[in-house]
Amino acid sequence: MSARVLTPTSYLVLGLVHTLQPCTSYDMKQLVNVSIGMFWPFPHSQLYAEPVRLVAEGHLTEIQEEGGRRRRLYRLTASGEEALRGWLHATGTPVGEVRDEGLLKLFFAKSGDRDALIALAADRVDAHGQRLALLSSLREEFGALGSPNQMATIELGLRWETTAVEFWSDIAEHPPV
Amino acid sequence: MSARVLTPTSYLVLGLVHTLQPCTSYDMKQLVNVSIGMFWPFPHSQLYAEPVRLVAEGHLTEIQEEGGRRRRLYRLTASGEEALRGWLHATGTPVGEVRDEGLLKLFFAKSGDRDALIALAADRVDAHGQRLALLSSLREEFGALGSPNQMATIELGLRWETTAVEFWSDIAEHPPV
DNA sequence: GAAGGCATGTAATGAGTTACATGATTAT
DNA sequence: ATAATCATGTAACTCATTACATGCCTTC
Repeated sequence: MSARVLTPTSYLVLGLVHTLQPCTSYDMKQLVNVSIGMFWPFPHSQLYAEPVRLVAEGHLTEIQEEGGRRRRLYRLTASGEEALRGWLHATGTPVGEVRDEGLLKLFFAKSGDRDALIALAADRVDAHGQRLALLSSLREEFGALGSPNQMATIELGLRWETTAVEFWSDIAEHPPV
Repeated sequence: MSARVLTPTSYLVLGLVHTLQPCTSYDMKQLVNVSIGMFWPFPHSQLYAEPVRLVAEGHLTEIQEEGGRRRRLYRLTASGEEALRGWLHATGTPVGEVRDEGLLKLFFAKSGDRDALIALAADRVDAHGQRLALLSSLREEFGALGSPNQMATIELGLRWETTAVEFWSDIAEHPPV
């Protein structure tokens, strides 16, 4: 038997289907791209591959349209709902990972190369500033739609980007070394 | 020919070897675990696998000890130094990814289930609070060692965790919905 | 009815993850 | 000397990533 351990991608898909059902992989992609995918990118190929596994495991049902694009419409099964609910209620969720190349570069920035460090900081302020603007406009544009919790997700992103901009500005102004 | 595109893991190893050389994979692991690995975990198996590739590509040299543990000692080649330098100076570094299951859970928290949301927020405050404490003690313990830039890395982590604690505390106190 | 982009997928590859395994050192 | 833990790796497997491919649908 040896059931697979569900991955974050699994729960993403379960949650998306719960929200959107009945829905296609493309529907999921649309929602992801303007929300959680801003912070945690899930390539669309995963949103096609993962449901196949979840159907095999009995967490989703799939109905393929007869004509036209023959799209696959997914729905949650009772088992899928239970898996989602169990995950949502579980405590002890690990702290998230921050995979930031800028952080890596900072870590290895040569001590003493002040100019390189300042250039790096300027680059980061720029990048995080752009992201901040993007999130703000997202909030304006979709503020009405989207559940309060989904908006809260964007809010955390805004705070994170704000923190990053402040941090890198500090570095630019008072470079260590 | 078709040279592989170096990954973040590649640059991590190049940077670590630059800092520590001559060094073993275990040396790299030690440093990673108390620094960058706090935010961006790199399993030790990668720190053994990646240098093998980098040696094959001419970015590192490997010398294996004769006796004892027959450890492999790595050093940067000129090519490796250049790759590292090029990466450090490149602009347009993408914004980092935040892979946070707590964020996913928030996104899918059922609208209306106030209790579940509060429980989630409490769990997150706890987890991020612990991480915050860990980073603080790290700063105390290794504050003297470590380059200023490496300490700055920890500093960004502290700010990020502080932001997270504030955010989730707000959620707990004023849950949306 | 032609063009372009939207929508829906598949394939190949390499990397990441987890688990396992074992030899060397250190402590008692 | 023995146990315990540190140190060093390997193996199997899955997943993520990138690129490609193509059909549908709209619009003009």
